[in-house]
Amino acid sequence: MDANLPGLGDLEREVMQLVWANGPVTAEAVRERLERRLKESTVRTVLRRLEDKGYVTHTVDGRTYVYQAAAPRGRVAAKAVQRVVDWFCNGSIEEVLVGMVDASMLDQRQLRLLADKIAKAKGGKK
Amino acid sequence: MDANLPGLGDLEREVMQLVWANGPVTAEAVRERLERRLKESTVRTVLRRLEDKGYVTHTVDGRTYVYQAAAPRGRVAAKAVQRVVDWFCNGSIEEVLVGMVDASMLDQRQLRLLADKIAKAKGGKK
DNA sequence: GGGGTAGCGTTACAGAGAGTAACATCAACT
DNA sequence: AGTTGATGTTACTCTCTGTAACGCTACCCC
Repeated sequence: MDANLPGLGDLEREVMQLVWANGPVTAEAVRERLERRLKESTVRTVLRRLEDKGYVTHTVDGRTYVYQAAAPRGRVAAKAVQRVVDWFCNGSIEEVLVGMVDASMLDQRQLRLLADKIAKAKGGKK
Repeated sequence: MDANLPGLGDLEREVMQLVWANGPVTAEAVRERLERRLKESTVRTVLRRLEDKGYVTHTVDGRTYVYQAAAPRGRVAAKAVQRVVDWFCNGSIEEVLVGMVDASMLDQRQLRLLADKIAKAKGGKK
């Protein structure tokens, strides 16, 4: 677990990054952008597994599968964080946030700015 | 300073919860508190593996091992979050926090309160 | 002081998940 | 019809995790 989130391995994560970074992609496109040189079937297997896990969806273009993320990156990350929170702190997000501040991962200025930004976005949108 | 801690399995997490919840504990104590009835050797194996992973440390009392958490829960959770952030968002904590707000995991009121609390704690302390 | 007892160390084994890929297929273009 | 590009199927290997049996040793009790 921790290592890994909702069950994503290293390669799977790398692929997800590519999918998020480069809109809809084909297996071949992903393969080309990966540092490690893998066989195409390998990449396809990974994409299929990612689809099974609900991280991506595919549409068919001609006879080519085009994959795209099922959810935006931030959302997935948030979900992963939720998992962490549940695992470790019985759902107390505050405890985690405090831990983050404690570990200098973020400071109160950042929090406040964020709160403002969010408040503004919400107000402006609705 | 604990670096990158490996992930934890379900049982391992349960055990960690017990360690965090009940100060220093022996394998036997952990065993008793676990819902699933396990053999003592099983519990000891898990504790040993947790120690290998850096989550707990042990001291010897007579010939009994007494385990205790190597780091507080919030800290470990924060670290796990850091991992998530690195994995998914190239270290952009804000993106994750936005995702959390987006997913209704927390709202701007909570953030603001937290920021205040932290500011206060810091101001009062130093 | 010999045997039960409580702890620990060692070793094992099965099942799941993840990385990696070959091989079989099938539709289409030339 | 053959070649080509894509997909589906199947598989093998490693590592991690849950779960535990054994075996060894220090002690306490009779």
